[in-house]
Amino acid sequence: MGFREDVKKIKALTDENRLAIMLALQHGEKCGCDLLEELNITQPTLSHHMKILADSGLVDYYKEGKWMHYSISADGVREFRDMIGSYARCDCETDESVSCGCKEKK
Amino acid sequence: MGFREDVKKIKALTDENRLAIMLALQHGEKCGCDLLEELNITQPTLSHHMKILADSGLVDYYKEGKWMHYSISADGVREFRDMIGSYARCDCETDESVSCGCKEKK
DNA sequence: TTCATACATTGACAACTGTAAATGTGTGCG
DNA sequence: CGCACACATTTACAGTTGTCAATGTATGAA
Repeated sequence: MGFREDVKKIKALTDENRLAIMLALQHGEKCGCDLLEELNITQPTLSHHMKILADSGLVDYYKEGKWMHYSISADGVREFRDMIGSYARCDCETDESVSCGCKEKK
Repeated sequence: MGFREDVKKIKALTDENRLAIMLALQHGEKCGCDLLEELNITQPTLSHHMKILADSGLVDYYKEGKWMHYSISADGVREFRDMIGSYARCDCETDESVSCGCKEKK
């Protein structure tokens, strides 16, 4: 099963700084130095977090001169939410819920 | 900001066994001993994971005799996905995307 | 070329996480 | 009662993660 890759993607959002970065990017792209000013972390730490977010597919980036420009990936976000939805879901309404057979065991 | 609590909830899904548990519960409730048979982990480890899933709100449970019955929480799932959506989203389509002011810096 | 800026990489360390063995708690049966 | 079962808790440990200091790389300006 491909749980390992999904776990890796979900881990992209399990850090307070990375959540703050996602919010900071929601209204358009920003460069690293801008993010650095908002985030009370050092530059190597930001670089570390941006790599994780980029690897997850949630964040796009391109280099222009000295600057890295980061932005939310609309496709990445869509795939991410679909993936989350495949685990965080239940058939309580659609199917008739099946209860386990503990009581019937002897 | 309440990032810490959100991080804690998202962490509920950052483990391969917990993802497998979520899938195993998608068609109805199961007791611990049923999950234990599907999951190649020891009983203390399962207990550990179920506590994390229950704390996150994604999984409901009740005790009946010796058995614990676990099931997906429809409300928990809805809140979880809304929370994820507040971070994994972008205004690329709705707003006009704003680019950062790096180039204008001297 | 020399220097400053923006960012990446490396190394080290404390904190956290998943795991299982050992043990504890509660339930029901004979 | 005594025993077996289902599950929780404690403890210990290896592996992972977030962090920063130090250092490296690439770009552009003087």
